[in-house]
Amino acid sequence: MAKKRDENTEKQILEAAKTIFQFKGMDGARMQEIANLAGINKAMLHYYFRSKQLLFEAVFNQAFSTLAPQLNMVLNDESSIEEKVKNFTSNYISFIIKHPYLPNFIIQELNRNPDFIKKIQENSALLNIEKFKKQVILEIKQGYLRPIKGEQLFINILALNIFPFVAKPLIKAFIDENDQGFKKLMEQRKTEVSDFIINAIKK
Amino acid sequence: MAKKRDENTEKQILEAAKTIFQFKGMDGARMQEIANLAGINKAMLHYYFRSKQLLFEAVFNQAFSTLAPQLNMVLNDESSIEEKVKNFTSNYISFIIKHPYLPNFIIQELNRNPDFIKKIQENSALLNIEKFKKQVILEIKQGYLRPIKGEQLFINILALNIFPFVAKPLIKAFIDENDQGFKKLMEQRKTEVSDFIINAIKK
DNA sequence: ATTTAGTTTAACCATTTGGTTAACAAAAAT
DNA sequence: ATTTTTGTTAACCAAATGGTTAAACTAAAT
Repeated sequence: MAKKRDENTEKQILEAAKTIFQFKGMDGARMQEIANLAGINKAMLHYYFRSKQLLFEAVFNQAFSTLAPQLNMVLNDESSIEEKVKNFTSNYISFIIKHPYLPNFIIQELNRNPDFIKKIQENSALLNIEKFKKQVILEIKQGYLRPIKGEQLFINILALNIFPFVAKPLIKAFIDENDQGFKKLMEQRKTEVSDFIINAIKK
Repeated sequence: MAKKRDENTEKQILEAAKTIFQFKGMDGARMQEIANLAGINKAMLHYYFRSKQLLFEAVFNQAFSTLAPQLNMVLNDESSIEEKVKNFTSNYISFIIKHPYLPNFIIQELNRNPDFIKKIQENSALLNIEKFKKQVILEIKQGYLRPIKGEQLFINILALNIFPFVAKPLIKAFIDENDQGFKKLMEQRKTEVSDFIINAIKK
């Protein structure tokens, strides 16, 4: 054999590709730029990942499998709706502050190529809100919650948590804050958002 | 003079460019594709708009000036917060159903190039929420509303209204609806979202 | 020591892409 | 009628880009 297949190189490529793809998207990213950032020859990218498309998919799948479990937390968990809202909001915002690029990248690329979602749904059989919907119906019947459709509540939870990070430049323009001010606002949202949701739905 | 500067051609170019840019973004769009869709020669694009960048900016500015007044409605209007929420939600969702591409396009391109916002802020001096913030403070003092920061309320209103359209493919994957089902959900949100917000903030 | 097989690089290639040019067509000004 | 200006096109161009190739390199197996 030869120089044991250097896993380090592959990781460096993935890391560089992640950075470039997340900032520039599939169309805006350049293979040369990724190679430069990884500190290697451009041919290596093809040696390890065959094509730009395959390299991109590797990055995208990795990004999605980082995000998906966060979202599924709300759906398949035994706690009450109120607890779910509180935990999810706090956890998710902390998570995004660590990975501020993620939601935007995923949403952007899903819009560019909606077929991606099919491949994903085949791999991970877990994007399903049936359980959550049943739980909402039950808690309404029990008199804990105001009437609301599970889908709508789920959309609202995602919206309130994810949107500010996706629309960051737009919001910064309105709010007229620098990065520090924006970050503070987001920190505040860890409790702010869950209170908002609880007030909206609790009887 | 010559064949009267055919305003029709310019409009056809802008129309085609709008379509292509909105679906593929600045990086994914091809001048040839725009020319084909407009039914003209590629050189014409440069004759009318000089460069891809300038053509893109024309499209982007037009898109932004379509969206901005919708957003400013919440900020500079004499009605109460509750009325604003109701009007804005209903109007805005109707608006987006007519222009489903808009918010995503704008958010995507603002993320790609945050400097755009500067040019915009110079042109239209209206992205300012000071008035809205004061109104929120007043209505809280008057006992109409639960305590909440104006910025956070504004973000929440935007999030609940805009996010579903931006994250459409993601949401469709979770909700497991076809386009019809998605549209129905959005129609429902015209009243659903404002009730949700009112419940959350009203004392 | 030599073979073997995976790793890495520089140079190269075909295609795509934004943009230009020069010639032509048509309408307005003279 | 003819000149002039504007609109339009086909052909062209240089640069960028994703991808390939063939040779060099490295380390383990023989």
